[in-house]
Order: sequence, then structure tokens, then C-alpha cells
Amino acid sequence: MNQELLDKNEREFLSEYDVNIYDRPSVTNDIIIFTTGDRIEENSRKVPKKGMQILLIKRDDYPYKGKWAIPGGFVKNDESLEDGALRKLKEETGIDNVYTEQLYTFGEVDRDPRTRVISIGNIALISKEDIRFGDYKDRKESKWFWVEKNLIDSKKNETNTINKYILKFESEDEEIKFNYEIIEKIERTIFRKKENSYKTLNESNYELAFDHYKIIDYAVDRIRNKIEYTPIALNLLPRLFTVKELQNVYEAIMGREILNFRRKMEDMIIETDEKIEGKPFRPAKVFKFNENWEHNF
Amino acid sequence: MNQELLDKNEREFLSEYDVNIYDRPSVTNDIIIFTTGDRIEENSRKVPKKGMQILLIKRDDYPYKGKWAIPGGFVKNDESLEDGALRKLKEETGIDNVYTEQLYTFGEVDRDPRTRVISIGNIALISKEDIRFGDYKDRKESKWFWVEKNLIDSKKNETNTINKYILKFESEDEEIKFNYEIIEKIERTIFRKKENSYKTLNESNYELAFDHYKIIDYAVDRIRNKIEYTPIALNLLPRLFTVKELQNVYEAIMGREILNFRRKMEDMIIETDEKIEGKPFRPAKVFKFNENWEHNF
DNA sequence: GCAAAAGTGTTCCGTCTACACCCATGG
DNA sequence: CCATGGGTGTAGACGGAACACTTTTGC
Repeated sequence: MNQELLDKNEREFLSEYDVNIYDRPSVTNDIIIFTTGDRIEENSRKVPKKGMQILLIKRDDYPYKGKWAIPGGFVKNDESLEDGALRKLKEETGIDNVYTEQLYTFGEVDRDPRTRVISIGNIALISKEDIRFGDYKDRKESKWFWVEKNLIDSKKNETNTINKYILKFESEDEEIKFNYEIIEKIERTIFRKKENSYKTLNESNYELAFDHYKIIDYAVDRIRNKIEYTPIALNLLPRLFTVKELQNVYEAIMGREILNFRRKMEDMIIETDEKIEGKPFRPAKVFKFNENWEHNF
Repeated sequence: MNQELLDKNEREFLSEYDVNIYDRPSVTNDIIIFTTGDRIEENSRKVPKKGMQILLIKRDDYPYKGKWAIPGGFVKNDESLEDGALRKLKEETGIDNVYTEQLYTFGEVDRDPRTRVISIGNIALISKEDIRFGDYKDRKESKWFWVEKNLIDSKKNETNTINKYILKFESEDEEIKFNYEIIEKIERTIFRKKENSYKTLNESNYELAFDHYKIIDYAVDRIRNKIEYTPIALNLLPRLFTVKELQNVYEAIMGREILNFRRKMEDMIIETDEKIEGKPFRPAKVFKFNENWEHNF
């Protein structure tokens, strides 16, 4: 970048569009860090069910002081969006070299009460085993939250479909719980327009900052959609895993039972020589990702 | 927004993240306007094949003066991203109320030679019949360009797949032509990481401004992927159309022949009473979108 | 023996594929 | 008649859904 020319050109550049040089939005790069954890199983003979978890941070300043938020930070002028997301992830979890993808850019005018802030949402899928919390971790209070999204009602009429969901958050230590109701309205026109409205369901003091419920909701939908035709769910487990563990991950994400799971996965994974023994049932083969797996997409 | 508090709060807000208030990126909202047109058919007995087209604007200032670019403009602080994209679309084509969606946000550090500019890419799918060029249209020179993306080579080895494509641009009046070579490298790891590299193929003076070839390439992939499970392609045609016309749209977008097309579409469209007559072959029924069409997604 | 998971076999059934075939029209 | 598109029929391949069944282990 030619620093000398920057000022003059930049001003021309902006005046070309009738935009005041100082009248720019701020841009944050936010990242939803997903993992899975074992839910406590009352029956000790069973393999524990998995649950989907995200990392949230407690805001220590206004606005939304004390509310929970997705980790993120301002886009730095000398850092690409992807590098910024990876840096943030590293700061929060000590993890490098994992799956991330850009989710969507959220830019409603009033999503931040102070000034115009555009948020570029990202998702990261990590395995808990890889986490090594570093120095940065302690700057702010953070917790893992169980996340569930369940359809509880669906109505159709001639022109549209209305689905009602509950989006549930619960901290790992069970101290914090809050829910959102999501009304999804899909117009069955040629545009297939979808519009969601959100409502906090409980009167607890706990809730998400900003429009982060929208971002998380969007992220859950993206992952649900994407695990059906890509291997991204494997990022949520250690490198080696059993079929049942993988199934539990899929069922946790989808929020429903999946039949014939083993058969559906058989091309995507390869068995190794290892076995899991010492359980009160037949030892399970241990699998890994099949790097020669192909899928038409 | 509380204007009185803004300045003080905004400064605190930004200092929280160690970002200088003036050290912010600029953000543009750019929109790729897609439509389809009839390609001239040497055999007059045939129904003309469709081609995919996009609207490009000739830049009249540095940088990239004289190069072709996607229409777009700065994000205004009092306008949501979607409203901004719709406004831009209206300015360029006079069209309201059409299908748009956010594509991706492009934010490489050096994508603009002057200063940091983040571009939020959008796509719009319109029917040529709806266009009513208004006053804004004449501000800058604009042209419709045929766009084609064709796979010309594919190699696989143990760890990755390398695909080579040509992305072709040609103005409707045949005056301007330029091509890009795209090398797509897909690592077959668990991340399924995809990386593209681009090269201008010809030595003509014509080319795209900035990294707009990346944005257009990404948009073509998105549309190709999405027409397989949504009705968005119908936005590219008038409200009433024949099956063959629709097939030509699909084949133009996909860049390949599609078998049993009528059968694949039969749930998505409904026949009307109208017919197309006067052609040297059997009259075709005219169809419209079936608003009761459902698809599991 | 029993509970639970691991893993296989099998039947049914709908959908996609490839291709053949007939229809309707204007030149 | 013929080229062209409109439109239907069909046999076979393929793959998902449902569910029964066998195996293996620790308690």
C-alpha cells in the first residue's frame, strides 16, 4: 500500500461515493466456537450421549454488561478476515489449525446501541481434546454452554410455513440457563423468503448480548445443513473415534435420531486396528477419517 | 441511537479493543446482477439457447480506471446491508422486489490498493423483461456480459484434487472479451480445504477491477449449487415460461446437459392454459412456479 | 441371564437413468 | 417428408428406510 498517496486518494475515493471519510461503520470479526461434550448419563452402562456446545464470554463493560456474548474483536487493518478469526480462536482456546468458515455478515443499523457495527460471523469446529487454554483465556470470564435447537410447532397454509423453535442455552456447570423462542416464517413464493423473529423466553438476568442469538441460530442451521454432505462434524471429535461416538455427535447436532447411521458413514470413515475394550458390551472398532472419501458437491 | 452519548461511548468502545477510532476499514456492498439472455442460434428452427449474463460497470476513475467492475457502493451508516444491496440494484436496473442474497464477505488486506476495503458481496437474480433502466443508469457506462465457467482439466492424487476452469467474459455486443484461468485445489483432509488461484489469460486491455473475478467465481459456484435444491433459477425467467426455456436456463448455468429435465422439475412447476404456437414444432405448454412445492431443506 | 452396544442381513420401495418411442408443427 | 421440440413409457440400477437378527462384553 502506498502510504504517501493514501490520504489524498482515499478522500477522493470516498467522495466519489458521497461518503464522509469519518462516517464509516466499524467492523467486528466474531467467531462461534463449537465443540461437543458428553452429557451425564444416569445409566452407567450406557455410552454417554453427546451435546453440542459453544464458548461464550461474559461482557465486562457496557453495553450488555454482564450478558454473554460470542468472542470477537475489531477487524485490524493489517489482517485478513480469516487470519483475524484464526487469531481470535487461538487466543480463546489455544487452538491452531482447525476448521473455520465464514458464516454470514450481520449489519442491521441498530444491532449495536452505540454506533454502526457490522459483524462478520465465523464458525469454528473443534475437539475438546485439543484445547489448551492459554494466557488470554483469563482476561474475561468464559464458559461452555450446551446449545439445543428444537422444533416445537409447524403450521402450513397456502402461502407460507411457520415453524416455531426453542433455542436453549445452559452453562456446563448448570448455573446459567436461558431460552429463546424463534418463529421462522417461510414464504413459499418464488423467492422462498425466510424471516425469523426472536423472543427471550424467561425472565432470568441471563441473556445474550447484541443480536448474538441471531448469529448463533444462523450458525446452528448452517452446521445442521452442512454435516449432511461434508465431513465437518469429524472436527468435533478426536482423530480416532467409534461409530457410536460419531453418531452421538450427529444426533446432538441434528437434535433427532438417525437410522442406519453406520451404513450412511461407511464411505467417509475407515476402521483402524484399535478397539475400545473394558465396556460392558462388545468392544467397538475405532475409526478415522477416510481421506479418499469423495462426494459430489 | 443516542447521538449525545455516541462520541464518548464510541471511543471507550473502541479503546476496549485497542483500535484507533480512525483506523477502521471501509466497507462496500457490492452486487452481482445475474440474468439470462438468448444466444443467437444459427439454426432458425431451434429454440435459442440461454446464456448466463451479469451486469458490469466501467470504472471511470483510478484505480482500475477503464476496467470493468461489479456495481456497488459504500455501506451507509443509516442503511442495512440488505437495503443497501436492494437500493443499488434499483439504481442500476430500476428493479424492485427481486431475489437477492448475501454471498460472502471478501476482506483480503490488499484487495484495494489505496486503503483497507472490505467488500460484502451479494447476488441478485432477475428477469430481463423486468428491467427498466432509470436515471441512474447513465451515470456510468455499463454492459451485460456473458459469463461461462467450464471445467477443462481435473487431476487427483492421494491427498488432493486439482481442477482447472476457464471463466469467460464476453460483452453482449461482442466488443469485449477476457478470460481467467482458475486453479482449484481441494485438500482431501478432514477440513476439506479449498483454495483457488486466478490468472488473467489474455493480453487484452480488458479485465476486471480489484478481486472481482474472485467474487464472480464464488457467485457462479453458489448459484450452480443452489439451483439444484431451490427454485431460485425461476427468478431468471419471466413469470410464465416453457419447460425448454427453463431447461436452457439450467443448462446455461450448469454448463452441461441435463437429462430427464421435465421429470426433475415436475413438482416445482404447474402448467397453465397458455400455449406457445407458431413455432415449427409442437406447441409447448406454458408453466409457472408451483407455490405449493416443498423440498426438504 | 441381561442390558447395552457392535455389527450384519434382508426386504421393500421409491427414485434416478438411459433410452426408446410417439406426437405435433411449419417449412 | 423432415427437423425439431413436446411429451410419455419403461426396464433396470441404485440406494435409502425399516427392522430383524447375531455377536460380544461386564455385571
